[in-house]
Amino acid sequence: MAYWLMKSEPDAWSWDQQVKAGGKGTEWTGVRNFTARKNLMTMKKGDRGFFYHSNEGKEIVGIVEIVKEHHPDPTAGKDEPWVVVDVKAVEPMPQPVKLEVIKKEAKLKDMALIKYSRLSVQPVTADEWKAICKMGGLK
DNA sequence: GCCAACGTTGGC
DNA sequence: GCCAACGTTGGC
Repeated sequence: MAYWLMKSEPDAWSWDQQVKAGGKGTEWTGVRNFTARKNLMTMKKGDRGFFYHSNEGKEIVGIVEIVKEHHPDPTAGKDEPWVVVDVKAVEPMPQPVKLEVIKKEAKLKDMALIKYSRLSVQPVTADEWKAICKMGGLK
């Protein structure tokens, strides 16, 4: 299984909304960047991702699961190449993991979150995943 | 609210 | 195909 990190401004789409949307999941719309698109297209059903609040909060607040693989983004123009995946909330972080805390953690300094801070959909390694789950209070 | 980083666009 | 101009993201 692969791991990911997906960013959303809570003003636009927050973790609470994702939770309320329930187990069927929702389309992750609005990605307009080719690197992020490539990551969306690589995602498989059952992969997991961190849900990160950018701008407001700047912290990882929960875990989502990919419930449907990539298909065309309904919010994009007809001839545009943009895609979405469907994700559902799995569980919240008992303790949200702040960007500033991640930055301080030596073994996380190569995370895409830090190195490519503007990339909205990014891969996470298994080691990074484990470390952050632990920091967030998950086993 | 500012601005650095960086992706995209368009002229040549 | 290069690169300057421009727009956007996101941390501070």
